[in-house]
Amino acid sequence: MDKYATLNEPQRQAVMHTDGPLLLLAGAGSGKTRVLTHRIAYLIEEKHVLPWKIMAITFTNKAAKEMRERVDRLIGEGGQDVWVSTFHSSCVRILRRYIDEIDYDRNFSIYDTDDAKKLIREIMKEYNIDPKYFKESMILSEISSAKNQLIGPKAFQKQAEGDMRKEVISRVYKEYQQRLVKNNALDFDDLLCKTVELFEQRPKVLEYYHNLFSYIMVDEYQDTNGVQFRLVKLLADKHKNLCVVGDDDQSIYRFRGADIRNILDFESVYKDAKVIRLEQNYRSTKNILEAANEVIRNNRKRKAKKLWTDNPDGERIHHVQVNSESEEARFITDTIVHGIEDEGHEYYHYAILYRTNAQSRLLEEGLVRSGIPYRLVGGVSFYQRKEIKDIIAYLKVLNNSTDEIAAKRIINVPKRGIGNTTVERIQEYVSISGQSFMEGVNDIESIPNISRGKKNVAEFALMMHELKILADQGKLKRLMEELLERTGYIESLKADDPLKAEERSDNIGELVSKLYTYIEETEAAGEEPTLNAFLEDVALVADIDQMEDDDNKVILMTLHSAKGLEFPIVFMAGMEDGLFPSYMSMNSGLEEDIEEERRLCYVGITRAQDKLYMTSARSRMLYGNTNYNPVSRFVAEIPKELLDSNAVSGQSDLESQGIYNPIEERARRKASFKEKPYNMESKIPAPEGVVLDYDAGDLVKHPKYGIGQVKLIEAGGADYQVTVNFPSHGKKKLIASFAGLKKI
DNA sequence: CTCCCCACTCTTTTT
DNA sequence: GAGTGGGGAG
Repeated sequence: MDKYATLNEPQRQAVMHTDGPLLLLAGAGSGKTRVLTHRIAYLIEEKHVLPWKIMAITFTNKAAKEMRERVDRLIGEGGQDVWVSTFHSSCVRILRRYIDEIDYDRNFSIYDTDDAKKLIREIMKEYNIDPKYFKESMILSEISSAKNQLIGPKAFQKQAEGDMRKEVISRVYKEYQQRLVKNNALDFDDLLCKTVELFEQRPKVLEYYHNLFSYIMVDEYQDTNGVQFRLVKLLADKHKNLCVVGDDDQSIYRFRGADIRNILDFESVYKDAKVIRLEQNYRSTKNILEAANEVIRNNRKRKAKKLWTDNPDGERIHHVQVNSESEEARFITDTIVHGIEDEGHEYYHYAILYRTNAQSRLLEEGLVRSGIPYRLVGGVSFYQRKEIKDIIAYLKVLNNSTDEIAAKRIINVPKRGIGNTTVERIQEYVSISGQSFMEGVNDIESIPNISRGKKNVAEFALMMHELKILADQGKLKRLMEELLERTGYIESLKADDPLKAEERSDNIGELVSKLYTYIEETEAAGEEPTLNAFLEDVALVADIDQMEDDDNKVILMTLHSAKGLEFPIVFMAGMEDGLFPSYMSMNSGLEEDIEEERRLCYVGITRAQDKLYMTSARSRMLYGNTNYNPVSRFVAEIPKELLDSNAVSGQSDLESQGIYNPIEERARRKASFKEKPYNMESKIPAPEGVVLDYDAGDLVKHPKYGIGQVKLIEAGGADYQVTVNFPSHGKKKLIASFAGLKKI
């Protein structure tokens, strides 16, 4: 029982309360992973539950891996038999076994967002849907959110009746779903939806899992969406030994369907649920924690709670306002260099967090210039790179020949003289004959109206056929070698883009070594490596999964990716209204949107253990034009006495060092923001980069609010403020450069 | 069929 | 600012 002695009282209660539903409200840094792992250990060692009867679900592979390692360390042998995995990989594991029960093939492909978009684009083209009015990303996100609420194409259609826009989406949704079936593919949402469908339609399958899992735990419960809720409910229905852990203040994924009600209403869904709160924070200093509390206090929709800590006060929170994003980068790198050289810190003590991935570039440049080693999490992830997706597409086709999206991606990559017309001919032919695209490729002789491409297609078909033999024999190493050899992919990179060729072939090298590692690990575990399983591993990685813990580097990532992590010293960069909170959330007029941003800020602050720096830039180049944003409202929500800020006096460090001259700067800026009437003919240049092609009285179109009439245009410092009356949404004051208004 | 250039979008966060 | 798609020319 010794290992439980170090737990505090509520933690201990949570560990010991093993039977029946349990809601664990665990504030930031309150040791929830500790509770979960001890709980698993307790179940196995004290309650003699067999390890494989315990299921623990996390959101990322990284969290799953970490949990498994900690369980292993706690109990030694046996830990590896606990089912610890993410929602998505759990579902894939289930579907790989049983999806044939609901008319899919078990070799299904998994479509990422790019693949799904391509499919949507094709459908839109066929249905003559004008991409000006319907963006594929918009349609896709509507479909995704429908799926997250378990609304199928039929139900969607019913809801759409009378709403023109939704009716169009409904048609696409229906076709999209049919195409997925035809391609034997599932998108990310389907992985969850189809599992629910499987359980609901095949009670025997569900029963199997009921018998398998008697204890279920779900981490980050505040981020679950409708399907995930349903899935958990189905799985836990028999034994009701369900423990969910979460923090409503850290719910930051509403935009992708997370439903905060899942956690807020847990007690009404599970009537006899026990609720335990973990409110002691072990991570941060008093000042940091207090700042976080004060910020999050401004949210209305939340469960009341207040974190406290026994840790020392620590330093105040440093807030620095600088003039530009490059000064911001310099301030951050200088601070890091100083900390390393003079205070004995290590690089891995530092994390730089930001709102959008676009901010990372300048920060990276700064770090490179100062010779600071860093690791970037996110951005264009490894598996989204063109060259990787190409090779993967080959493997996908070899694994699942009905995958049309993958087949079309590679039929002419590297270029082998098969153009659009040929592809279209094949497409027409197979859509009449009902074959899959690759069947058409194999049957090229019988397709009419193909002249030049015919020979090339036949050669391609032959090559794929021969590669498929290797794939089917499970000779994966040979397959990869032959694939690269015969397609000549690496050489083609040089011809395409000599500058990037080396980096790209390095990436392919990395993919190859990932395959080899996979083969070795699988064989070491006494199992047979399959293409199918490798593709699955590859499809379900998240950016954060790629983070290695053990190297001594500064970490850069978005605030979203940082959830669940902690660092001694944290920088939150870009603390400006318009960036964080984002202008989207500020302009929507919905308090919920700001509240979500505030939770994100709360997550950011609570990542810090000892020191927290916030930086704001007076001017920032964003999406091609310069913006002058005020300091983020979230900074203002931190009480003065907790804050050590230079923003009040208006003098930045760089100013006092004489690097920056406020008088010159002011003059320069004044010159560029001369007041200007809303008349295009004016000789005075417009504020930097802002050109308005509309005037008061004109009709304009806004991406969100639709059509409205311009009432007033005012020069507001750096930019124009435009007042528009939207019949559907009322009067809105918009910043011209952000609003994306189009004259009609 | 391929290549090249232009124009256009998208920039919030991601399994 | 960057990357992508579309359109036109060779």
